[in-house]
Amino acid sequence: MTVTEAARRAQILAHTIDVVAELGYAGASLNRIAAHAGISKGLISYHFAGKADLLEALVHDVFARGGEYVMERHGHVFGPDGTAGAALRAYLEGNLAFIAEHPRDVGAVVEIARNHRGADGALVFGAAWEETLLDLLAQIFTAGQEAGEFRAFDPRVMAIAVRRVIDGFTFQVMADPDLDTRSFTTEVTALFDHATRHPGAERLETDTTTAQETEPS
Amino acid sequence: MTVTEAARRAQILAHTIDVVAELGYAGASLNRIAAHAGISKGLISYHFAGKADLLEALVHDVFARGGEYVMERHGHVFGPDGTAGAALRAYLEGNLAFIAEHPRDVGAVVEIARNHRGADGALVFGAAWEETLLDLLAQIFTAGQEAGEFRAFDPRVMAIAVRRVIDGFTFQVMADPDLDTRSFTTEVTALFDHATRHPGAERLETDTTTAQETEPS
DNA sequence: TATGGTTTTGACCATGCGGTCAAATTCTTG
DNA sequence: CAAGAATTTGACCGCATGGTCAAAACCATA
Repeated sequence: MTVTEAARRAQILAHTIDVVAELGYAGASLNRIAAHAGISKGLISYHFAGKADLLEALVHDVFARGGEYVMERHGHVFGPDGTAGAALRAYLEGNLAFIAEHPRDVGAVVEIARNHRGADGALVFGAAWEETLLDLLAQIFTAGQEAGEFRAFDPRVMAIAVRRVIDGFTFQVMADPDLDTRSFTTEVTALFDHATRHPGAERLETDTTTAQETEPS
Repeated sequence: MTVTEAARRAQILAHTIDVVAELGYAGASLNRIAAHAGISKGLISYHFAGKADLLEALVHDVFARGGEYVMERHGHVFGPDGTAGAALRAYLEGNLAFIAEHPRDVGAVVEIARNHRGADGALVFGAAWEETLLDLLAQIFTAGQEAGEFRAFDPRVMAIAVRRVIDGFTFQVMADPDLDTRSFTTEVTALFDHATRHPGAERLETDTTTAQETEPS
């Protein structure tokens, strides 16, 4: 991989992100990407094996950066020492912060993940991909329940809810760049804090709770 | 509108739902829809002004049926007499039940809403459409807060979370037709019950809306 | 059965798509 | 500078798309 090739690939990926974020998956043709980057269409084929290769490289690139971002910021909380509540909060804050900083990148990834299909017609980033994300969350929830920290609920359903709210945040911040991401993050962490903990249990920060209630089975 | 025309339009809409649900927005070409319905492509153009007209008619049709379904089942809870908690529960149960009964219809609608763009490149069912849905939920939340029934939270963020979880359920039930929809619904209503109420407040114990429901097995 | 409106077909069109490739250009290096 | 490798272009291909239209088929009714 020469330095020229690496730079060109990065440039093409960046412009692909822009075009997908602006025009959606269906609007992101090789012609439009090339025009947006100021290069010829054939050059894309020279650096990528095809459109599928380009889109999948883009998804893996952004996903790797996102995972690295979250782990660098909050990785220490995910060990066996931290509480499940702290891990959940770190997961939410890390994900939402990365989206707030790179809304177009994540927006393009979500757009591709939802639409890109292989030759067999199945979504390339489908059930298996999703399962990887859900499993990590479900582990946090299961740990929190076994530690008596969380109330009884289906970890998988809660994981789905968390993922859908995170995905939804992507479109919120893309549709309204002036969105107060800090406030949104606070609201979402509070939402899932209440949703996961025992009713009446101590809240994480500023909550003044009074009554103690026995947990309904 | 002759009886022939009405029947043909309904038939075309039904087959369009099938094709969109199976092959996604990008895979739903007029040729494929016509082949799936066993008719010629020109016939679609005879009954609909164009592809955009067809897709928008489909969205409006399913949306109307869904709204009617929810209102017939749970409309009585949305008056000024019912509690906000009951209204929220009814909203969730009604939406999830309709999706569970018509997953392909709703799946097609979500697919179209997320991808269909007008000549200007903007999503046809974009911000304004979404706002209509969010406002209804936000009203429930605001009412619940003013009545002292709900804790303090941003009604809009909570509305977004509810909508995203409902949308997510569509894909869950499409991906896995054997999904236990009743269990999923119970989990989701409990999730948002805990998320909205004051910590330590009494939970809803009995189902207020599904007493006369008949469960076919 | 003859008439006239309704419905349906299938061929056809312009357009844009992803992909290919020989030729031209630029870069590296001896 | 010269030669070969790496990079880039732009024309071209086959194909699928959404859309149009004259002709054919169908159907109700006088």
